[in-house]
This record gives sequence, C-alpha cells and structure tokens, in this order.
Amino acid sequence: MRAVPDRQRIAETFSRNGWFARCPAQLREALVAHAQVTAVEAGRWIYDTGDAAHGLYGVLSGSVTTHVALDNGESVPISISGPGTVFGYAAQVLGGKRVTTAIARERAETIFIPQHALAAIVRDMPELWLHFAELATEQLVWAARAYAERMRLSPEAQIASRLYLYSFPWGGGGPATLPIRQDELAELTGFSRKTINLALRDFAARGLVKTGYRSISVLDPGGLHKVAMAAAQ
Amino acid sequence: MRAVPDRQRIAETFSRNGWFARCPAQLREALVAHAQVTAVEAGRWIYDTGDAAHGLYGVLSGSVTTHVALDNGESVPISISGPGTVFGYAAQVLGGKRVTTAIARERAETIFIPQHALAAIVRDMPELWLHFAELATEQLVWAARAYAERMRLSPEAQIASRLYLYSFPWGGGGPATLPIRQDELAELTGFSRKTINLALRDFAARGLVKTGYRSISVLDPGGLHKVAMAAAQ
DNA sequence: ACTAGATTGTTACTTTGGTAACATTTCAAG
DNA sequence: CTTGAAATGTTACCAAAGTAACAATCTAGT
Repeated sequence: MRAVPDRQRIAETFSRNGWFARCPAQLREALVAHAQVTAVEAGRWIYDTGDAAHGLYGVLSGSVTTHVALDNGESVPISISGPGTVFGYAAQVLGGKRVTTAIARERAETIFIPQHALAAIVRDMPELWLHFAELATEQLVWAARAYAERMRLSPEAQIASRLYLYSFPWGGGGPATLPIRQDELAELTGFSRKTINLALRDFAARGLVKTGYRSISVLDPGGLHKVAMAAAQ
Repeated sequence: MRAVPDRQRIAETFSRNGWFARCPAQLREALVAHAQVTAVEAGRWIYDTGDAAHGLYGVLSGSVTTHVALDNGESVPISISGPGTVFGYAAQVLGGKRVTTAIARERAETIFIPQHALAAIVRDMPELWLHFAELATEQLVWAARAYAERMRLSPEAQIASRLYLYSFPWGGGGPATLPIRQDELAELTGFSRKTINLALRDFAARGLVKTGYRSISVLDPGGLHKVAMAAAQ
C-alpha cells in the first residue's frame, strides 16, 4: 500500500490489455484508485480454496498460478497469469469462499481491491457487473475449448496449443521465451515429462521452438498453432 | 409464441431450480413475460457457432446438447441441458456471435427471450448483469473442475463422476434412470465405447448402476461419487 | 574453476486404452 | 410372431503414453 509512483505503474500495466483495458475509463480509474500493492515471495500462497474472499486481485509483476482442488485432495494447476491479469473474481462474484488456490510462481507483486471498495464502485457504476459477466464468460468459453481439446487432440497437438497460448502473455503472440521448465509444463498440461520432452524435440527439429535450461523459446507461434489444428482425424 | 397456459408452465419449470430460480422474483417475472416457446425436432440445430446472437434460450422440455468447434473443424459435445436450464447467454453477454452450437438431443421445447426484451429489462434492472456474471462464473468453476478431472482422474473415475453429475438433472441427486446410450456417453466423455462398457459392467457388479437398452440407471449416486474421489494416487 | 543439485535427454519396459472386429440382445414395425 | 436395425457385450490385437531408471548437461554458489 504505497503512494504515487505505484498508481502510475498500476494504471500502465492494467491499461495495456486484458480486462481492465476494456473497462470504461471512469470505472478503470475508480478500480486503480483503490488498488493496494503487495509483494509476494516465490511459492507463497495468495489465497487457498475455502478461504473467505475479501476482494479482487491482479498481477502487477511476476506470475501467479491458479489451482483447482479435486475431491480426492489433489491440487491441479489450471492457469498461469502474467502482468495485467485479473484473478480471484469468481469468489467475489459468487460472494463467498475462494474456489481456487492462487500461488506466486516467482517473486511477484499483486494488486488487491478490497470488497468494500468494489461495493462502493458498484453503487455508482452497476455496469461493473456487466464487465465481470464478460470476464467470466470469456474465460468460460476458453475453458470449454480447453476441455474439448483435452478430449480430442493428441498430446503433441495439445502441447503445441499450450505453447501457442503462452506466447501471448510473454510475447504478444510473436516469438517469445517462456520461463517454464519442462517438468512444470508437464504438470500444467497433465502429460509426463518424457512426452513433453519428446514433443519439444520434435518441434525443435521443425524449427518451431528452441529448448533451453529452464526455458522454452517459441520461435514460430503460427507454426505451433498449425500443428494444433492439424490434428484432424 | 402461444398464450396463457404456456406462461404457467414456463414459470413453473424455471422456478424449480437453476439460474432463474435464484433471480429475484421481479426479474424472473419480467423474463418469463417475454419468453417465446418453440418446439424443436430431435437432431435439429437451435443455433450454430458463428451465427449472430439475437437472444437467450432456455430448455422447457426435452434436452439440448452444446458443442464446441475446434480449430481443426471437429465439433465436441460439452454438455447436456435439461428442463429449467438457461443456455446461449455467452454470445448475449459478449454481444456478438454464438460461440457454441446447440442441438436438440430429442424432441424439445425451448423458450427464447429476444435481445430487445433483455435490453428493456436491463434498463430497469441492471442487476440482470450480476446474475449473468454469477451464471457464467458458476459454469466457469464447473468447467475448471471438469478440466482438472480430465487431466488427473482415471477413465473409470471420470465416468463415475459424469454419471454422478447426470444424476442431478434426472434424479435430483438421488437414484435416476438416464436416457443415454453407451455410445453417446462415450462421445460425451471422450472415451471409447468399449471403455464405457467396461466401466459400466464394473459399476454394475458393485451395485452402483444397472445398464439397460438405451438407458443407464444410477442406483447409488453417492457410491459413484466415492469411486470418482477414490482415484487418489 | 569446481562441485553439487537441478534440469534435460534417453532408454527399456509395462500398462492402458483404442481399433476393429464379431456375437448377442433388445425393441419396434410389419 | 417375425425380422431387421440398433444397441450392448466381448475379444484379439496394437499403438501410445506412463514409469522408472540412468546419463548428460547446465548453473549457482563456493
């Protein structure tokens, strides 16, 4: 919870793209005005499934993973969020407990907009709910697609699709170097590390990616997208 | 678009449970007042991905499947909706084209609330957006769970989980006879018919289900849920 | 520069689930 | 009561992905 220079950074980071950017200026400013900045160490919980929700989060720097808890107790990572991304709104909309667990993947700064600020904003600007509806719906469509891909595409196609997806937060859809380990990508996609490694070698041979130590460079996002699409029967 | 007796049925069907039921009475009544009833033959498209969206749908009788189109052209079924369920709101919220394809699984009646009616309602009751946000968020949480299960659970556990899920629309969470063929369940879950059959035989041997011709009777939903949970490593 | 721990690359083996049959059962129309 | 199409039950075989190693490589910290 610091002063002026942070405000500026927040406004810049969250105006570039994503949900904040699509909100009307007045609403965006009201949200930014109430944002509190917090630094989080790598590996730290930001919130856990079942916690009471007291507000909305966003990623200012670094990255955050979101996990879903299965009935059998397993915790499954379902997304990585980079700077400019809003998270933790589900419990806010549903008005109750956190339905996912958020963990800092690396040292990160988050913004937090407390519930009472949201309540005050929504009194003047009820269209905030419209924007939450848009956000949730967009992610729902994305999740439905991800689920459908999981049912039908080959592992190779799914891995290509995922790398293509990650090329956006880290490279705007162009070439990008992803700071992701292969075992982490395995966790994230649900395949074995061996299968990941095999696919990456294959992509590398085709000039689509270049593997490094603790990193995967996407050289040709469009080519990866084609691989994902080519999986037709 | 018929007269009084339909209004009554609509109000009853959509007040029992689901999204409509949770809307405030005034909002629910406004929605019901503008609903138009249409009969659809089995197998008929209600809308297709890419169509312009002109309103919101609900299932009055029968059932409707929703499909997502993959980039490779495949169409993947992602849900079955029974009476009282709202569908087709995603394109409405996003204000554009249909993002899924809806098809009548069997002879069905749908209600349709045209866009202009929604626009009129939201002028007086902007909280309609809040309820859309809740609907989308709820389904998002469900989709995230489904995705996580798909990544981690054994086919058997996933099939058990799905049957447990379907016991709600058809039996309120208690014993229920699902009018679903085994090859249809295979499509829906993304496994082969053989795997479905094997799992069902196994469940039948344990007294959890009873298979029939064109039907699967869930005898012990709780037991199926336990099977889904027991898949811990 | 060295070293230990972390990460990636690779192999042999096993398990799982899909494919493609075919046999059996069910049901509805004639 | 037939009969045939649709649906379920079952089998043999095969390909794909997981497991569990181990080897090679990289990097941070001394």
